[in-house]
Amino acid sequence: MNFTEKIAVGVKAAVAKLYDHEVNTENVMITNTRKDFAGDYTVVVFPFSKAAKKKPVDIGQEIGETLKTDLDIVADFNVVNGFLNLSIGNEFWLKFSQELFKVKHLGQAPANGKKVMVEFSSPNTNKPLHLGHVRNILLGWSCAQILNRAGYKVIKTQIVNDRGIAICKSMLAWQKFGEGETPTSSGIKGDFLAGKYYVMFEKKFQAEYKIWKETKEAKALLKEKIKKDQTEDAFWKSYKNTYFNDFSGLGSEAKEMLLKWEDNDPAVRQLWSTMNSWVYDGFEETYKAMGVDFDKLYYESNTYLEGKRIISDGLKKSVFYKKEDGSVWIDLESAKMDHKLVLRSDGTSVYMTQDIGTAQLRSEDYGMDKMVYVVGDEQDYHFKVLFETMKRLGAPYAEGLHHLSYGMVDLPTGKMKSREGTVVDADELIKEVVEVARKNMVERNEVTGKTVNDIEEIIRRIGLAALKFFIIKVNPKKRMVFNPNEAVDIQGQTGPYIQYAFVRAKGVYEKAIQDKVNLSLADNYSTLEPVEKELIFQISQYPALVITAAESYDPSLIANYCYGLAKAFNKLWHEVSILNAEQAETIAYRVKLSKLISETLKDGMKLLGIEMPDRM
RNA sequence: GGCUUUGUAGCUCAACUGGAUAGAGCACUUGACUACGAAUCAAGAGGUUACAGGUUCGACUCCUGUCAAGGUCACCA
Repeated sequence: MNFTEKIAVGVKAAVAKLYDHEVNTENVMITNTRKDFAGDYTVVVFPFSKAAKKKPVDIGQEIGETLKTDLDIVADFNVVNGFLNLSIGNEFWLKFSQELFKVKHLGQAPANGKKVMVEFSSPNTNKPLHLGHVRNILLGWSCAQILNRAGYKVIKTQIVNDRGIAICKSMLAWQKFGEGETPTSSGIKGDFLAGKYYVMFEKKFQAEYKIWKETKEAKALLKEKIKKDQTEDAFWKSYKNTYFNDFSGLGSEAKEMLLKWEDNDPAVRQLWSTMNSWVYDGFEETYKAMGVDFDKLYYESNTYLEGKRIISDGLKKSVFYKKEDGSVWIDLESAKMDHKLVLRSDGTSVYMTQDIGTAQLRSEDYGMDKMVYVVGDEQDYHFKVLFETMKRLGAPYAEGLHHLSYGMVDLPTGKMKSREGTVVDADELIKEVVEVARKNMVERNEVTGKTVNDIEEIIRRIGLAALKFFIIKVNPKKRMVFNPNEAVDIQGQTGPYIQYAFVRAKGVYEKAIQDKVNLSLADNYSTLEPVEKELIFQISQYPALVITAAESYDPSLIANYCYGLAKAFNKLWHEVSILNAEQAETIAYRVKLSKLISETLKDGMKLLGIEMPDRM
């Protein structure tokens, strides 16, 4: 039982004894005492004033006195307004810390026997990964690690959007204008090569559109269809899709290709698998650079038909209904949503159909209890509908479905727009942060006695830590501004700051081992400085924090925690001497404390997908 | 327009889910290294928590309204 629990029980007993009033221990409000007041924990006594019929100050005084005599851990107390500040005796902090030193893997919850699947990244195969994917990937990866630490068995997955009209566009452009270019022949990374032809299609299409706009046919159409208050430009913009479908030569070629693909045309399928394999090689490189991997991939091309079976089952059970034109819908008005199409009138599947099918497939493969989708907040409604639909279909895991929704990443100049070329590409970004880390390392020129390979790895870890921490520290649901200059900062609230604290803490421990410090003397330590107590306190919070982060699917909690812990350790470093302390038991105690801190920092950062360097 | 998310220091973010005088970092000013590594620490300045009401012992947090920014309302994904 930890201190807060003991206090809660004590307060419950005190209130019963003093005021003959029952309170639930969960309702006893206990917070950490603010720095400006004396004490460790604070009990808020306002809620008892009704039952006690006394002033909060008096209640605090009475409960405080009772706790001081009845609870051994309470050494002292003071009352400010309705706040009862309790001080825990040093001997209990010391005893508590000795227990912490013995814990094998602090923060690792015992296995709970449950499986959770985490879907993240899920790119389209027609362009490279960009900054938006980076946030997605970091969130997904981190969430997977945190759930694992919280006791779940985790399966990391993605749904690869490898089919559809967009992919056909890049295929068509390559076929028409590519002249056989390959990643090998051009030296262009596969995903960028596919992206190049996707962009090329768009350009050629726009050129074609522009010429067409000057035809008589188009001008007549404009006259007929343009709305009042609409500029010509706005009209043509809104008309683009119709043009693509009804008039465009390139458009009909692309659509024809899609039909052939669905018909399993060998030539088209061949081209498709070739170009996709280029893209996968490119993605793999990016994932590797980011330090992430997946346990299982699902491809849309394999799952897009799967949903149909479930739809027809659902039709029989009247979960869905059919309109006269043959299209299938679900009525979600009773859940305060709309009617939603789940199957087109021509019998082909839509996005929703696929997601229903994929969920089912995954359940058959893994029988997961929970499923987390890491997808941007523009799809909030889609997932609301999907989850409600799965519930009505009676999926056993329906209650465990969760959409980890996150806000878009903006640049200081505004939104990222692929058409305006303001997209920050993932590979380039990673390269850039590593370069900044290298520049800093060179300036300092401090790592010695290491091979070039070691130094390269250290630089890589520092650069990535800066980037990853900058993104992951922000609460997922908030839109965030990504300023490239700040992302590579290595001072203050940053990844490298935490790495630095880690290197210090670990370094001290290693030196102590080298110097053959007798660590068992730590048991005799009895003074305990405030900074030390603060550290013990913070470390003790870690396991509960991991659970909270898992329950709320929020890695930013871990990030902010790690920063706080690193900060507290840096403070200790400056305030007291560790290896040069006067008493042998003080040295031993602080070395043990440093070791625990380094382990906790390393573990916390690992949950964020950030690796620690040995030296910096 | 309906629904929905966000709005906190000049900038980037916190605030233990309703608790004390709203905290950090960056930038700015000042101080601390022939070192258990200064990628650090200490101090200063910086706020009507978008605005207006309400709920109560107590509101950045909950409710109502207004304003601003984003998202979404496709037989697109």
